[in-house]
Amino acid sequence: MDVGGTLYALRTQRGLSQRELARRCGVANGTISLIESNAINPSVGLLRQIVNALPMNLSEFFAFEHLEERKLFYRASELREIGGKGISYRQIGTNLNGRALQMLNEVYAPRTDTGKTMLHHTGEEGGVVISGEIEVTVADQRTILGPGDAYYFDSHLPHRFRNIGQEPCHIVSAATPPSF
Amino acid sequence: MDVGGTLYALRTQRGLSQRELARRCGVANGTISLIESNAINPSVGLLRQIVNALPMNLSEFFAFEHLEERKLFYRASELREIGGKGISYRQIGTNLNGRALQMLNEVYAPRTDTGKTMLHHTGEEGGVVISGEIEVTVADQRTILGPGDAYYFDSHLPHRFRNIGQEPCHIVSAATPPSF
DNA sequence: AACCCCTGTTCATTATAAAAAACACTTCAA
DNA sequence: TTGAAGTGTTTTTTATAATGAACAGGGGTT
Repeated sequence: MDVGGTLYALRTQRGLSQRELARRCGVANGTISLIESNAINPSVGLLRQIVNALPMNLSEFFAFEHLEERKLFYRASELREIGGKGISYRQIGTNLNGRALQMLNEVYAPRTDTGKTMLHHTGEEGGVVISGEIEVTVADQRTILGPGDAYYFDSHLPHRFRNIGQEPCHIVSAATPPSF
Repeated sequence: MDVGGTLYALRTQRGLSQRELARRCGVANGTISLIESNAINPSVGLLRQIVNALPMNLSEFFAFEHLEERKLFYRASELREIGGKGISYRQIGTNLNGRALQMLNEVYAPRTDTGKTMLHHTGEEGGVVISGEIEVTVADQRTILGPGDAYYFDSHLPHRFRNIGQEPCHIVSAATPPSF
């Protein structure tokens, strides 16, 4: 169900960059990127070429994919990074297709912000601040949350998170259904 | 190395026609044909869709592919039919990629013929007539072979096989390297 | 024979994958 | 601070997969 996530997990497990893997299997690095983000549906021949460079065969690759689907426990290093630009979102599980829940281990670097244009999507979300402080705006309400504080709201409401402090802010959050 | 042959083996093993399989997985029947003849390199998603209808998962599919590569023994029903039009060529092994030899169990129906335009390709070939009679033409030589008789020639020479009798003609042949 | 239903193959069109290059960003060293 | 080398992403073009329809043959009925 998730060729991209599986490839990502296996590649990073081996400490390879997309370009390094691309070089080893003779595939364009952009193609690896597109496959990992599930933006394209690679051919069997191409996937075989890539997977062989891990090195691994296709049977093992798809067996691993099934293992991932039934995975229960995750080491800190296995959480999938889906953030960027000073905001780290480390997701529990690489493939959330068909799952009800998306859990994130979030770290906002000082002075980072989810953006002036408010976020909104279907579902509900909640979280607990572990350390640091975060300014949370939801619709017409705004507050600053510190360690132990929490939030919970309908994701339809426009929302924004901003770390206006000097320390990184660490939050553990959950959303249903997964939104990206 | 041989997605097409593997799919063919699994499909026929289950007694399914290409169209029946196509119907079950929602894929065009022509696509199944092209995949089995290795004329196209299917996407992972499409192969998954097809393989699931067997039913089977991709890990099992590719594990089977590896088994096939190491297969030593073949039941009569497992020989792959690559002939047509009254001439049956039943090949030993579905995937001859990288193999040195192509062995065929051939049956020429009465009045069948490899064609007026002579065959020629690289390699050498030989065979033994098991039953029936066959007219064999190689370059400027022609003869009729019966049970126990045999032939061996360089495949570059133009050649033609013709069953001019009333009975089916059964031949066991070998060619190196495999030519199709 | 004429028809129907099945088989697998082939072709023209459309959709999409793959490559190559440009892009945006980070890190490190000069 | 500037440049070089690394990261992953995105875009444009080209190649190719996938579809749907047409094709050609096989087997059985009427």
